[in-house]
Amino acid sequence: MREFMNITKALSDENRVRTLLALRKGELCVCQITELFGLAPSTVSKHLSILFQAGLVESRKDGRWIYYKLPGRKAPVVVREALDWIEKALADNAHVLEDNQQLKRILKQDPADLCKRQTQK
Amino acid sequence: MREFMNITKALSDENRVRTLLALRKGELCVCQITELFGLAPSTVSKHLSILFQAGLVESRKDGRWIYYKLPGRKAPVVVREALDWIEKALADNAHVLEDNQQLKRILKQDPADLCKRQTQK
DNA sequence: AATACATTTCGTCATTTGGCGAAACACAGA
DNA sequence: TCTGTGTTTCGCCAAATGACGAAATGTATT
Repeated sequence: MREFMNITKALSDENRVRTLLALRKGELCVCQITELFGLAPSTVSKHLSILFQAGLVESRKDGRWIYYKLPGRKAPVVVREALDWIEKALADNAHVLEDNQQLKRILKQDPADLCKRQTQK
Repeated sequence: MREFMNITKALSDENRVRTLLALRKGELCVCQITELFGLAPSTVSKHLSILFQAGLVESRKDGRWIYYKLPGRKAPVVVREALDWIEKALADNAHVLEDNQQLKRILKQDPADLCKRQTQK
């Protein structure tokens, strides 16, 4: 029950749901997600930690960079079904499509530049 | 998106999820759910209102009594899939099975008696 | 070693949430 | 129409949540 509630609580914030949808296209580092939402890096980090605790994302460390992605086939059924549910419900949502467009622009940029601009703020 | 977030926020509270699972057996009035959880009637009413706003329950008025039930076939796909997801994730959960047992005992009692005892407290 | 830098942790704050009881509401029966 | 009763609404409080910036962490790079 606690595991399930961890998932539903993780899904109860719009920015976290948008994060999961953004990750459909492939893994992202923290500063890319930060750029997408215009939030503080610490805020995004916290969101990702909550998603991670719920098992809704996996992470991979590459030097100073930490990449987050959706879990693979080995993820629990309840997690996979949650992600399927979100996908089906929101794949064609206007807000999500906007995020996709914005994400394309972000992926064209050098992540290092994104990070620098974020810490300058 | 707002519709979807209404659903996820509704599902982010354990008592509300337990309510949905309890309603699988059929419709219940407010005082029966109140008895199941040991919460104040006003609290349960608020929970049911949130579930209702999200489209996760329907209600039927019968005199002074208001019965809540899971939505029928005409419910939106996103709602039906949410309910299926919960069912599959928690149908055999220990806590939920306990609720089922407790609910059986409650259903044997006269709802009017439950209500009276609750308002006396 | 020392610096740079991506990310996380910590402390703080404003807002939201879940709980209760009292009062209001709505309906049934006397 | 008055009373009893099931439910909801309202006002309040404590706890949880989401946001930020500052400081800490850990890892290149010089």
